Amino acid sequence: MLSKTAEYALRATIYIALKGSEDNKLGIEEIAQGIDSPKSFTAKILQLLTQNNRVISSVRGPNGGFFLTDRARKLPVKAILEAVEEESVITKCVLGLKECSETRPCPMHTQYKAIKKQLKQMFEKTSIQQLVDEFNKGNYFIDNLKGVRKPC
Amino acid sequence: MLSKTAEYALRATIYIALKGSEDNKLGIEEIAQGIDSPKSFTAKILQLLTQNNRVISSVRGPNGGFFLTDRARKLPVKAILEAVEEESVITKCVLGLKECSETRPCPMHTQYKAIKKQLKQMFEKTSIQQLVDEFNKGNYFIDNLKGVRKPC
DNA sequence: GTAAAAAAGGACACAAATATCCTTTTTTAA
DNA sequence: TTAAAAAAGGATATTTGTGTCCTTTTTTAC
Ligand code: FES
Ligand code: FES
Repeated sequence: MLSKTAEYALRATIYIALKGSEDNKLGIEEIAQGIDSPKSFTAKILQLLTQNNRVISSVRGPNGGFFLTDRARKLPVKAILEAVEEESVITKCVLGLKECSETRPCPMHTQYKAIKKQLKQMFEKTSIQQLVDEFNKGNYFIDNLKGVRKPC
Repeated sequence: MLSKTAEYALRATIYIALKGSEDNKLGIEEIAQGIDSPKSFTAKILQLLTQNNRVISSVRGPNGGFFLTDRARKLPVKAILEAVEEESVITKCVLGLKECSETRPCPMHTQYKAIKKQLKQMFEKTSIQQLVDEFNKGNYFIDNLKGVRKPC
């Protein structure tokens, strides 16, 4: 569905929104650990998310790090996908035709259209803050279980 | 959403089901042209689809080619995804956690679960024949428009 | 049985995605 | 004003996905 880049972007942003604030900025080390992602690769992705006044804010130097402004918390999840250029998932033809088109549809178009619409809505109508709220209800996770997992 | 491999697999299978039959087998040349895909790469993908008595049947030699049995036409679209090992799209966590789990859900799980269920149903409940029927209603396509396209 | 047609298979080439490492710049605190 | 901390940036490595090409095997028609 999504690339690793997009997945890390989503998890990292949620993590920063969850644990960080303007006066408790988070370092890349902590973020990568918190979401089980490769540190340097995640750093690159955070660069995309901070560029052009986008989703994440950052400050260099001691006590620096990443955080989200209140404005950013209200952004839709889609803004994260846009920052890493991964919006195609909500626009592409499921069979890979050059364009998904109402006038030149593939045989799965009618069925897939409805699903795509919901996907689109999920990413557009859900704000980052809503995910934080959902997480804070308890028993939600954005990292992988550490250690050995019992086979079910 | 899907890999090129899966997209070509779906389009090729639909094309073969549409245009071919046991006594009108299709060659790789025609198939690749019919769905706008790279010929040799598509050939490799068709190998996956013919192995282990799966979705597509093939015969070598003169008058050989690819076709679908009546049995195969009744298979769900999901069988194509299985053949190219691309089922993960209907099982993965949208945030890329190792597993999508009801007991260890990510903050998007509740919303995404409903969408994933529909995706799953689409692939499981739709047969290859149904796509052929849909196509035969007219004004459906599995190839890309040739030549210059007027900008809208 | 020989030649041609067609898929199957193997090896390789290229590109994109993922990941790591090292240097540079900015900022703060002492 | 200097040292340390932290992100930004650049270069490169690794892996995976995509794509091509050539040889081999199977099958058919003559
Ligand atoms: S044309 Fe294929 S999904 Fe719309
Ligand atoms: S746990 Fe993330 S989608 Fe189910």
